Amino acid sequence: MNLEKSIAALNNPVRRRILEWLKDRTNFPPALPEHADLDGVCVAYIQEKAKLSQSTISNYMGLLKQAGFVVAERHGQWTFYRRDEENIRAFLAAVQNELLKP
Amino acid sequence: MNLEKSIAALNNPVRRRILEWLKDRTNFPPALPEHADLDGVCVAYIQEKAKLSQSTISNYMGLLKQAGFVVAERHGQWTFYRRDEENIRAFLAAVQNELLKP
DNA sequence: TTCATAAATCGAAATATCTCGATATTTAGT
DNA sequence: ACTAAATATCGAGATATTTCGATTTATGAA
Repeated sequence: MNLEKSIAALNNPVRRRILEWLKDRTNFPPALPEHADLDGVCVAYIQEKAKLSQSTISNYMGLLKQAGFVVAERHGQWTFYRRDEENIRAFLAAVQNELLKP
Repeated sequence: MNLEKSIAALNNPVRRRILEWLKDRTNFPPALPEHADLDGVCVAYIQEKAKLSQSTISNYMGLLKQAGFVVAERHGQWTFYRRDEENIRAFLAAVQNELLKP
């Protein structure tokens, strides 16, 4: 957990929105049958919803991953991203700890 | 409470450190006798501790104020800044609400 | 092995942030 | 009114972020 990187990753409205979208898989088109068991979302679906270029979204997902907000799982040619709930909670605890008086 | 501005204000290590310093008045030199009743800290004291220029710190305190993390109180030629604990808690609640799953 | 598709990386232009010194503003004291 | 001190604002150069299209890499299928 790196506060610096995490706050920087959150300092962008589209990245924050992606994190919200990822709370619920039904925010995206249904997965292909062969991916039915995964609960992540591929880059193309996120790109479509965010209406930004493929390279931008790939970059964004990399930042969110480095910040610990999402984990990536490769399956064939697809990379599936999903939230890392535990790390998200750890981040919130860290910000609280930094901001709140003892 | 403006999440956008608040996160942007936090996205800087010096500004975060200032917020931490302000948790405890004794992190700064003692106040002048005529300011003994105020629990804020003047810009010059913060500048001295942060080792950045006066204009930079004035700017930073403006950002922290706009973000709602501190309040400013003018007394004569001095501006005293202190944390706005209630707003800080409101910010933390808002980030939690945005980040945490329903 | 060749082709097509998904994603990652690269290079660059536009914009934003950081930080400074210089200047302006506000207020207190003479 | 004049001066001095504290803070705020301005203008600018350096650096970082945003976002793109083009290219590269990885994988699966013909």
